[in-house]
Amino acid sequence: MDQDSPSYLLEDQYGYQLRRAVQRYQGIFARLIPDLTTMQFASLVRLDQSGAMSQNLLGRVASMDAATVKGVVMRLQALGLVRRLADPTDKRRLTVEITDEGRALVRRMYDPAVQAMEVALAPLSPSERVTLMALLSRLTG
Amino acid sequence: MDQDSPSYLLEDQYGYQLRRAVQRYQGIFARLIPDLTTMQFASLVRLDQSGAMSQNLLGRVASMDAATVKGVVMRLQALGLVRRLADPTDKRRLTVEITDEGRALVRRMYDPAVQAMEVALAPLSPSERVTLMALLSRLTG
DNA sequence: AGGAGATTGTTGGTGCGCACATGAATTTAT
DNA sequence: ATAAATTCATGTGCGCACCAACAATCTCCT
Repeated sequence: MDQDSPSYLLEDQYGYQLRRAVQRYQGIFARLIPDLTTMQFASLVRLDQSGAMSQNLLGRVASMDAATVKGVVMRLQALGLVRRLADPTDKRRLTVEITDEGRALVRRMYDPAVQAMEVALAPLSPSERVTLMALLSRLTG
Repeated sequence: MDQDSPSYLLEDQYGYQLRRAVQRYQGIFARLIPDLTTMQFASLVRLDQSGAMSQNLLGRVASMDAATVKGVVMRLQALGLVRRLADPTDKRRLTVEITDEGRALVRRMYDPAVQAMEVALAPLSPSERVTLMALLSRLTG
């Protein structure tokens, strides 16, 4: 059944290594910031820094599908961290706004979030980290 | 509400870029290999190259949680690509074995899987790709 | 031998993530 | 101004991902 040296090696696959890196990062983030998921945090960051916006736009700026963003926003609303308001100028739109509680929470979490990144990137030297981030940015351009 | 230049930039965050890279890769993979998910493919690769193994071990070598691997294996079984057999020496264990059909399918998909990686890494030069893979490997140890 | 502790697999619950379909509202193009 | 195309939000269905709890089984240690 086995092959002596398979020409296709899972370990050499970009997708496989990417997935493992994400798993590791998410674990670190969850340990440092148990109250929010990475997506909830990213959404709050956008709403804190760019102000209220439509649910759809929030999805785009936080890299979430329209169906996904709905779930994230609903859970954030249940936590009292965002509000959902009707848009008077466009009846299709649903404006999402961060609450004071949400703003206070996300701002307390900026430092831990940076720390999560540092822990995740700890195996790399500073210059390697810069290289990695630059390469990833090129890929997600 | 807005800040002129927030000190915390989502785009500079490792986790955010990683997630975007995974999203992009999964999309490319799904387009090139519509019949299998990345996890189903990874599981079949392991079973093809290392032979039958317990469900639990399969999860470990393919980087899946025990609860996750069950779902993946059940769906592969429903597709007729793997079999689940009782282990005579250990009544807890459930041996997972690839079927002939599964083997034939995964071997047809090695090339498309390599192509998915190449498409995903197309924005980088060959040496940059090597660098990225080396850095990711260091992170996932 | 026998009991503590570990391993294997399962279940239930929560949270992304995407494809597809739908309906309402808005924009555009004729 | 009306029809066509687009946008926004929602719903459903499927698939991963992880946690916590659990029962059955196995190992190891005294």
